[in-house]
Amino acid sequence: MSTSGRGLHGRVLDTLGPEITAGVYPAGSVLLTDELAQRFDVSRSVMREAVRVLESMHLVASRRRVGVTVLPSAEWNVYDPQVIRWRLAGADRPRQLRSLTVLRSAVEPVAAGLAARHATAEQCAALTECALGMVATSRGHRLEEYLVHDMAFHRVILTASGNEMFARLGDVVAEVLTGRTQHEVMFPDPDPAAVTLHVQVAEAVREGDAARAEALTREITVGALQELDILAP
Amino acid sequence: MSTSGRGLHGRVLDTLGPEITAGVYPAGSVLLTDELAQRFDVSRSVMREAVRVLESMHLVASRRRVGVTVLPSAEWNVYDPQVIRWRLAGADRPRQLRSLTVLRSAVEPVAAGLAARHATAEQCAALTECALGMVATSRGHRLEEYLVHDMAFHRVILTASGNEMFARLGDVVAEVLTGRTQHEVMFPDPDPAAVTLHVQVAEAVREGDAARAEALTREITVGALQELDILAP
DNA sequence: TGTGACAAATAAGTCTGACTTTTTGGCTCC
DNA sequence: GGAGCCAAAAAGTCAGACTTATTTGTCACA
Repeated sequence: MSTSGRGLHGRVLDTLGPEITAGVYPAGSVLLTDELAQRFDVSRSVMREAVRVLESMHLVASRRRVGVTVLPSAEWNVYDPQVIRWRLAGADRPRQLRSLTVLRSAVEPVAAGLAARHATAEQCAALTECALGMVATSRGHRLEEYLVHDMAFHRVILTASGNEMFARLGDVVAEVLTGRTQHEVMFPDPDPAAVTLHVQVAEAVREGDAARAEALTREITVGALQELDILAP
Repeated sequence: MSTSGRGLHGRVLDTLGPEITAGVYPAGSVLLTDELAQRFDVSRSVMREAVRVLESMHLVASRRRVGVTVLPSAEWNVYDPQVIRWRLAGADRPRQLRSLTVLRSAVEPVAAGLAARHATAEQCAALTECALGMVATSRGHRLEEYLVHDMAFHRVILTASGNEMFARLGDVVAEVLTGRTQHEVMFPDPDPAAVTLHVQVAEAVREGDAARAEALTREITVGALQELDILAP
């Protein structure tokens, strides 16, 4: 489950990536390839490969005669799963979770509406199964098992939408849900109303009722926003 | 405006990236670093750097004794601006524009609602300016100028939302709008109703009316979906 | 004094060749 | 026919020399 353990350059990224995203080197800081290679005790070839990856994430820019410059966070590829993981592991994890939850609240209802139109029979079955699993594990301090079904549910919705951009957010949603269960303060048992909503969404998708699926999912995400105290006055 | 002209490895990516995203090498195809280096007439070091970048985009996976394997498109980092550009330049540009337009339709209304709450005075002014610019260029076959204001408008909305994930979609939306003006069939003048909606969104944001800003923006994105014949029966 | 061109320093970029490591596929041997 | 061993293959790593572009500083000239 680690990030990119393969290869020496991966090891370098495992520590340099989190450092940069955590703001250890403020925007504009200049790093030197040779110094970094010394610090991590790797050859320049390996160090250069690592820098190339950071560059493709727009975390740094490499310029001749200057060095490797750290870019302002506004330039970062914040949709890169690796960057997301690095940031979630860092200090501004709460802030990151909020951003991602807002994104969820925008995307998931629309995805559910599309899923109601495009979902295959297998996907409908999987959805119902997930919902039932959530019901079954919603009582008795079985949060870990509940989480598995919850993540699977949302992943199926995003996949069944038929939109590849939505589908790729499955990992992000899973990360958010995991973060909520682990880190955030949560009741020993999930909110019964939320469980019911999931069952109803599965119903609506099965019946092809796009408007209802969208509205119900919007209720779910509103709940998620409220948990993080993100709501309109 | 090119992609990554800097460096030899960038040149390699400029042709290898589009080839992979265009499906020239089907998922599972195996490429050999040495052969690629020969083909592009670069050293192995440079070729390795290029492969590392492709790897970080999850376009390929490099394994010892096997080679560089092309991954199925479901694994690609489709939110990477570079990947988006490559795919938009390729054969399935229409499909890509549809995916992105659907994403827009999900994100922009929510972003507009947030902008109504968080927009600064400067951002409100910029928004009004953009809207006025759109009105001024909405007649007389001035699509190029209109497009500039249109792109700026949506970028301000996304930025003013205060959510970094939304803000980073500014480039994507700009790409979609450009694509619509250039490639797709469009009337010589933009739809007057759409122009009015933009002005009203600017108003709503200025007045802090989140619900109205969201609803109006939803109308705009519904229009965008209809242009591409994406609509519910 | 300011401005231009030129020269030197610097750090990334590139190439080459040798070596290491891991994985796989086949082969032998039981 | 299966377990284990061996060799080939390809990526991975390293070290060193060289190239190129960019910046900075200096010096001469207006």
